[in-house]
Amino acid sequence: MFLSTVTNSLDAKGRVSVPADFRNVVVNSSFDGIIVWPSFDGAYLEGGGIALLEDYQKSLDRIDHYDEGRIALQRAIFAASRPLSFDSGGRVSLPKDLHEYAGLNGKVTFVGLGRRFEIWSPKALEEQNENIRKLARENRHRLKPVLGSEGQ
Amino acid sequence: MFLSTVTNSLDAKGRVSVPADFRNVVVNSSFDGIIVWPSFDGAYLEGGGIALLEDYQKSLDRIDHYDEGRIALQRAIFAASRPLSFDSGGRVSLPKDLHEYAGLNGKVTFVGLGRRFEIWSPKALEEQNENIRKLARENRHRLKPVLGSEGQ
DNA sequence: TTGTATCCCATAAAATCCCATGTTATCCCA
DNA sequence: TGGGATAACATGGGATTTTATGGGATACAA
Repeated sequence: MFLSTVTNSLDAKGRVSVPADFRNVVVNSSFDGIIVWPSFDGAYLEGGGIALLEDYQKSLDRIDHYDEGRIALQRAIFAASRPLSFDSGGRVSLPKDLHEYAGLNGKVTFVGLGRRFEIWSPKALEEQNENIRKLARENRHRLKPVLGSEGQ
Repeated sequence: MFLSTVTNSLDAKGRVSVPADFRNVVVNSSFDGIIVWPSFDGAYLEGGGIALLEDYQKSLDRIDHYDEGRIALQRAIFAASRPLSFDSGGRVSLPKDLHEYAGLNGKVTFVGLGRRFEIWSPKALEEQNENIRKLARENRHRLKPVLGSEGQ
């Protein structure tokens, strides 16, 4: 399971150490590395082990072969994803277009989300987190009925 | 698994380098090359390793021998497909009629889609992709069973 | 022959390997 | 529990290999 949030540095060659805990999640799988693709939800990357993509494959196999939506998903996920293998020190090289997509620059934050993870520019993540807290604050009244029924 | 999207050039002799990652997918199979056929869905080519065609064969074996659909599929895929073997540098020569079918011209884009891949003229692909992200977003709920099991 | 396909070698750029090093985390024993 | 020993980790940089690609030479067929 991918857990915790870690920031590592991106060197001049475009290499970044994948957090050791993350590497241990994908160890023993058929591919010694991670798969990364641009999120279709914002300026950050998503990633996981090869097993995650195989799950997606299985899920897509249930949809009709020439279904328009299936094709779009295949293109958006498989075509956009890059297999990045570890070097002997546990680093991967992030292709330049992915840097740019996520606005990475010197530092890279890995965010563990269980079965997959995200890769953010630390700055962008901070802004994102501010919004999440704000949204959570604005919406906290919606928890009231439940909190109330608990008594105390 | 065929992943990512790569553009290589098509030289005067009609040769194009198959991306190294794609070559690694089909390595160790009985045929040292790829199989390519014109898509019956548009002006692009489809391809895969010999294993893919064997899978199709198995799938067709489940349909009645003289079923009209079976015969059509056999004709469209098996009869139209070309085995293209790698040269010592990992290139294949694309037959001229396939160039023409896909409108290829100087540059060739390989699109990994998991079990198989597609070959596009970069220009045509770009036009195609304009809608893809939007469609993918609209259809992503169809991956939900898998996405859901990932935990957020 | 003439055009076509295949094989072979050359090369520049890019990706990868490998070793070194400082730092941090973990272990272990008093 | 403290603190030194040991191992794991992140990171830098040079050396080496892989890739993509061009072009000549050779084999083959029409």
